[in-house]
Amino acid sequence: MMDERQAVAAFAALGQEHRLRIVRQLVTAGPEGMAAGMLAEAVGVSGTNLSFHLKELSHSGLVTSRREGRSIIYSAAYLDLSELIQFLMRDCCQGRPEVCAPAVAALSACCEETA
Amino acid sequence: MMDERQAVAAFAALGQEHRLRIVRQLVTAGPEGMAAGMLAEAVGVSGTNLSFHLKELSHSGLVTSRREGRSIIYSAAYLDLSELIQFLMRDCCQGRPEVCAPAVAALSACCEETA
DNA sequence: TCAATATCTCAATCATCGTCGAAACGTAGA
DNA sequence: TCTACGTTTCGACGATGATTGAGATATTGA
Repeated sequence: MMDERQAVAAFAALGQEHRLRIVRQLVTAGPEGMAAGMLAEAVGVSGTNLSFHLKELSHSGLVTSRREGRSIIYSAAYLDLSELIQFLMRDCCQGRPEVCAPAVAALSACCEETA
Repeated sequence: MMDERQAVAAFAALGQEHRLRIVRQLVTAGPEGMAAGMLAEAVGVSGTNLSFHLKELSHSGLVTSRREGRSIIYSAAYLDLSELIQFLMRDCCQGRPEVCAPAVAALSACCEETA
């Protein structure tokens, strides 16, 4: 279960243009992930800079990495992302589901839009 | 619909201990919101500091305010929060709902835990 | 109008973050 | 082992952010 410190770190990591692009790119890429080099091109940052941001994101638990040959493949940490969302909305709306129903609907729709 | 700039601003706003506490406090408080003074006490910051953070949060669209007598009442912007979540998870997992099902389940559960 | 309460603005200070270039590291193939 | 490739580490600089205290603004009740 996510605690406040982790959540702050995760949100701070997402609160930066390039890092948010990186995470969204990886979320879109699916569980297989992407190599660092392709990510740098897709996001539009230098290799050095990407490395810095990926380190930050790894440390926040939002992305994971594995080596494949001479490339390093990064993927979105879907489970941690969902825990982050849950942390933010926990105990919401004082038992009035209609208040946060839009959030539930928005997230439910995310997997169907691409189908 | 939320764009990248807004999302970055919103996540950056949440990526700070006191601001995250403020938003979570307001999310828990429900649609009626809380007065600034009670928020300061609940979150544990000085009035000056709270004002600075609330301004930041208002500017990011995560909270709204209204005057009531000599108090100013702040509330969570539930709709903007849901759009933020949707922005992060848009086009996720390449059509494999099982990947982000945990996120959907986590958010759906948020309104039932307090019941 | 006066005093009291609630909240905000302003200016200054200190710490942290993002970016870059150069160099180092690990891996693959000849 | 040597070279090429992909990625990361290091040191430095400039920019942005958090916090504080004092003063300003707005509202209420006497």
